[in-house]
Amino acid sequence: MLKKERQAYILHNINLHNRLLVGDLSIEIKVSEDTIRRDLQELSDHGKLIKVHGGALSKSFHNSFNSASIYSIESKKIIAQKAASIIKDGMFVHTTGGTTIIEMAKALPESLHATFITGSVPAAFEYMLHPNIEIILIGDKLSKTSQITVGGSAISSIKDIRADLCILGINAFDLQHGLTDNDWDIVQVKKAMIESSEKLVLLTISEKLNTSQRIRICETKEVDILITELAPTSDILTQFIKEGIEVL
Amino acid sequence: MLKKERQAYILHNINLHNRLLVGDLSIEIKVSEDTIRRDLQELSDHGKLIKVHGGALSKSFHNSFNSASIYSIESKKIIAQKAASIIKDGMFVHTTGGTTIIEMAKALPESLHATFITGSVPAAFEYMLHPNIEIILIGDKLSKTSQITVGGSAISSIKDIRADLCILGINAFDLQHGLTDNDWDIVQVKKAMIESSEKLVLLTISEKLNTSQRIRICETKEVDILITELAPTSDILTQFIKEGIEVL
DNA sequence: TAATTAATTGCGGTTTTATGCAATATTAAA
DNA sequence: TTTAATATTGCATAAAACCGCAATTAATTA
Repeated sequence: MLKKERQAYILHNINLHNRLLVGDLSIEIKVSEDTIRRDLQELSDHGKLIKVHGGALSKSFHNSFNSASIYSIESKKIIAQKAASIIKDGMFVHTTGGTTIIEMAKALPESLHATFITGSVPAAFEYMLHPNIEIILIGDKLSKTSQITVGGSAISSIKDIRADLCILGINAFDLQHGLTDNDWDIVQVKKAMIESSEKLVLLTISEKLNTSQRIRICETKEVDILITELAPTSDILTQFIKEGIEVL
Repeated sequence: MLKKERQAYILHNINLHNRLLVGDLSIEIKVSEDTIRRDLQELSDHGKLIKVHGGALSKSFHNSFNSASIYSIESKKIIAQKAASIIKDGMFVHTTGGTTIIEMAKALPESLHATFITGSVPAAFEYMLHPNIEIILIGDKLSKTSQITVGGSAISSIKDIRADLCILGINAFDLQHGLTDNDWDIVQVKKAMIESSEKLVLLTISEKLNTSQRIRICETKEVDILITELAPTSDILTQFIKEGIEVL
């Protein structure tokens, strides 16, 4: 049994029974207790479970100290944290499915009661792990490159749902060209999402700012909030603030 | 064996068994372990699999331990193989998203060109890993317990698509009560899938045969093909053959 | 086609990782 | 407090991964 498999088995087990004993597990999968302990240590370091004397406990029991924010050095995690903070109970939120959005989904607090609308399979997967989030899946033909549904049916479904926020992980944004992308189908979907939402929120790492691509999604003035890994006081961001965009 | 062939072989293998060991594979296809490692590195770089110490794991690995207990997983793989064999190029196939279906998705040959229609997030995930499969995702409210979309909109979308096969992973089936289940929403979805397909195929481990639950999905005579882990000559299956069901 | 270039592969030596064992320290329960 | 169970630590060993190199093979170009 490979180490990763063993750890997956441990996680599965602990999510099922909420607790486990080192001794039991050692016999069950025929490795020394030391190895189990080391696995538990590692999983605990990654915040997947709580290690205690004699075994481990599921995180869902003791989730008071959610380690998510402690370790978030990485840009996307910073963005995710900021984005998660603007979503309030009861909101309806349109989202796409880029890596930044996935990070955001992971960063959502367990207490949040909200409804997410998405055509992205990996995003739906993340949302499903949260206890209090309702998910509306947008159906249509699934684009394999982007792992999101695209097409007329998807667009009309999106337009049926009036949301509070539209949170987009983006590819390119500058003042002159506005929000742009390079995939026609995705652009159509994003346009529909923007249309049927009150506020438009962009998530992006700063290096995508001041770049542009071929197809326009919307103009600069339609953007309400811009979230990057940088502090709002950062030089690159002042131009956007001048245009009336709220920068977090 | 050429590099491309070898890598294709590796991918096929890993999608089938979820895991592989460098040593095993080295012996199996008679190249050095270094070569295997380099292949795995490359495939890992392209996101086709997850490389770990000692071997590699399938990308869909995190689902593999989730609900299937180890003992029935072998049965499900046998079922998956048989099911995969009845799907031909060009077919449209309605599927649900149980563990058996997931196994089937993993067992589909890379060469298969077909279109799968599903409201299941994990199933969609699996289908996405295959190069030649088109996916139509059924949208609606996502049920967290079953990880599948349910509701009126899902049902009407399903009815819009006339398929060749409807492949259901099932909960209970006996001659007297027919096909039954215990979740109202899921039953409605399955009914719609059956209605809009030419043939109805059931996948199940044999222990679910001759059991029944509260809500009827369809009658015995509507079932075309039954697939279990047992040989078609097995005693338990003769009763179904007598009813005119094709048993694989 | 021949010659050159690039890619692929296997091998030896080195480094890293995984794991078990034993000695010691810590914890928790009687 | 005493005692039995559990953790920690350092160490040994085997397996696996990595690195550079040379031999081979495939692809490109003259």
